[in-house]
Amino acid sequence: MNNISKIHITPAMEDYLEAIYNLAKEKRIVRVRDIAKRLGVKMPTVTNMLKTLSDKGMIDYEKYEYLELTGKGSDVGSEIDKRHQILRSFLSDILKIEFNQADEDACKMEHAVSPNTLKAFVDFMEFIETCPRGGANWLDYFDEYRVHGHPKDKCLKRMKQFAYEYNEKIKEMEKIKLQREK
Amino acid sequence: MNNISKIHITPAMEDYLEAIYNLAKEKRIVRVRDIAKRLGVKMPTVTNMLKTLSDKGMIDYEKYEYLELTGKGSDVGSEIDKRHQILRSFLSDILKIEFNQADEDACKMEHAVSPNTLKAFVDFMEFIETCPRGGANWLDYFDEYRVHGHPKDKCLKRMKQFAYEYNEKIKEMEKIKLQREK
DNA sequence: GTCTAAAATTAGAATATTATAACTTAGTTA
DNA sequence: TAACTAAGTTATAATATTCTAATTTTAGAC
Repeated sequence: MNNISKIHITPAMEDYLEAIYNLAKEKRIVRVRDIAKRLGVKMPTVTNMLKTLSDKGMIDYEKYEYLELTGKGSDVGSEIDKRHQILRSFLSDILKIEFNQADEDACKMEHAVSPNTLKAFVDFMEFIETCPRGGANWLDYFDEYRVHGHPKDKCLKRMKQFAYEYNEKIKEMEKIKLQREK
Repeated sequence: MNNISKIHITPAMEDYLEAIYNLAKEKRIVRVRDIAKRLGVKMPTVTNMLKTLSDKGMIDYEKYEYLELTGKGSDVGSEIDKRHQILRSFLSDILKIEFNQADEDACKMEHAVSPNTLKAFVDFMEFIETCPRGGANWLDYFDEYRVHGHPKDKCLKRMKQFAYEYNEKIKEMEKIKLQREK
């Protein structure tokens, strides 16, 4: 049980910690059976990994007894779960990938993305949502674009509609600004 | 050399095929030394993998001789390279991740993303570029957003500027439409 | 043409993840 | 409480990827 074995967490270990983290939220107790089912592996594989995770101080675990995440293990589990949710949200809400596919891809991507990049995903989603030129309605057109491109007439009609709304928004903001300045 | 060994390509194998594919474009011959250097592994590891890839019909390779990708191997190599470039472009051009970090993350993500999702990345980048409400100038503001949010005064000023340009664009499109209808 | 250094390979081993088969423990039911 | 079943574990093995050390081959220098 040297230093390296303590700190080096592989993608597989991350998957187990994420699964345990989520199962612990869902059920009173976390069972080997449930972990195996969730990750699509056999029970002995789980027992094996529990030994490894225990050695690394990620879980408290005595054989045949219930298992629990340690502080460290819980930190890793929740971090991976956070990544998973962010990436799935991006794929699902922005790229409009079907939910199950988005979930599956997010599950693999969560091990590939650096903290910096993850932050950028979050910021970008916020930016789209909050930018006056973006917004949910803008994103709706992405779906259509994938099928029809920018259909000339429809696009022009919508541009006019947006131009109107946008000008109203500007007027409102100016009014507020003037009131602030008084 | 059964059927399974022929069709099952792991992420590591994909990395080797991508590296070989790119080295073949860059140099007259592809050497074990260069593959090792590019992937950050030792030469015996490469020799090992070459054996595997040869068994799977991905490369033509006789020991101590020059190696070449087969048709199949070249297909996989170029597909992975394409994924790499698309993902790096998204991270770099859209999310504004620093190039080296973007490249590193793309290298891991390229094995995680389904063909469907990859296509959605491409479409989304096109959509942003070509949508009248999007465009390069819009994306520029993402950088600023990450530091300052939407700075009220600057944002209003830019909204006015954009509203003007947008209206001009609409006028132009209408003119073209009328001419078409004549 | 011989020699030497670089390149490549082989042999053998370590780590990580998974599986099957056989065994043990725990909990439930009759 | 005896016995059955489900859950969990151990032992053992396979696959994949990597390494170091030792050996072989190739190719260029002299």
